[in-house]
Amino acid sequence: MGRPREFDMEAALTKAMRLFWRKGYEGTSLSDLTDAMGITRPSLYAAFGNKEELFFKVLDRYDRETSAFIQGALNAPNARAMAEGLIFGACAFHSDKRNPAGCLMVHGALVGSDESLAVRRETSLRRSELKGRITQRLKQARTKHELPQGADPAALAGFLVAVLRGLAVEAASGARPVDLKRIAAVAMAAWPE
Amino acid sequence: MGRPREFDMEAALTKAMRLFWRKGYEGTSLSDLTDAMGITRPSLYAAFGNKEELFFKVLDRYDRETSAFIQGALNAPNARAMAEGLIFGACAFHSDKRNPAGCLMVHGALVGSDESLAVRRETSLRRSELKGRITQRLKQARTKHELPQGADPAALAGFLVAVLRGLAVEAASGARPVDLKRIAAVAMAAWPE
DNA sequence: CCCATTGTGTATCAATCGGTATATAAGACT
DNA sequence: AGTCTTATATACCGATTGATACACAATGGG
Repeated sequence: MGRPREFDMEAALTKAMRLFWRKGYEGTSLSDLTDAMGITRPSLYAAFGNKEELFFKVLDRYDRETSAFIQGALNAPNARAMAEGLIFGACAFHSDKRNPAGCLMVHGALVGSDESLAVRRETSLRRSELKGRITQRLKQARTKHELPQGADPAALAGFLVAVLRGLAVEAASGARPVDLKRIAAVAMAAWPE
Repeated sequence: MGRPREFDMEAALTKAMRLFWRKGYEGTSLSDLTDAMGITRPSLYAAFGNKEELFFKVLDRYDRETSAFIQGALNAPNARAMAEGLIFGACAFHSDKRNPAGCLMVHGALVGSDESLAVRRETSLRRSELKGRITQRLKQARTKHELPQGADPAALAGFLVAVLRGLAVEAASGARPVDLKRIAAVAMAAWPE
């Protein structure tokens, strides 16, 4: 019951995501958001809570956006294929011209004023969760002898995410697809065996 | 002539640098700055121009801060020593508890509102300048046969700065010194020869 | 039809943003 | 001393920040 919502929440969320992705959490104002989403301020607050809650919903939306290539990489048949899937998948992701430059999870809220602490902690948490999932995958890879006995899953996972962050920063700085692929190719030379 | 300045410009600039370093350009307000620098708003504007000019002067100050280990690395006797100097130098830099977390040149102004475009372009420019210097160093390294003939100086330089950016993001996320060093060690495994 | 419920639009809130006008204070120079 | 120049301090500017009060519109249930 009640008056039906006149806008598409998912479409509005996508608009918000692209804006946060481009300008970051604090660089995006409510006026920016309502303009892009095509709704009024009260509608935004009624539908999404407030700016912070909207950003959290956007993070979920972003996770759905990126889960395809990340989940695909984690399901790769062996450790090297997983590493390649992650790194070259990130290259393709950052080379897709339909996407804003860089990675929302990296520069969406990396630093900022004290008011945005909760937002920074959330993105930081999600970044470390990705590292954790990669670490777990590499641990089981070692038991399956997909990795040399001396290889350190945590160290390799740390390196992988560091390269992903580096690719994201370079992409946000306007790196071309070929630049990203070159970085990826050199990085893969570090992979054991 | 005229009334003498009552504060130490260099000390005030250092305070400003540490604040921008921690909160980023747009995350740092003028009130934050004047509070930390211990001066009033008109004094700040008389001495440094405006927020944007102050940030540019802070970037110069930051370059002086980081030039030690970077210049040292670029002057290393061979290409591998340069790479190690850069990567492990960055680890040490980010592990120094006297420094704010992360890298001002990376997260000081990576994204933001349209008003800060000039600031983002400047940090982006300085980042690419570093890559250029590394590339030049690697080109002369190849002529001196410090690198295999097949090695690509531009690709290696791109990889190096990507790892530096990755280390910066991880450091900004609270990575411990040992985490950074592990990333560095794996990265160096990608180095040719 | 009438009412309860919920979304929308206007107009506005206090707080903060970067930036200054104005007056005064403190030194150097003649 | 008197004057010129520059720094400091107070108080303020218009604009924008995130967030709402209020009135009204649109639906479903009785």
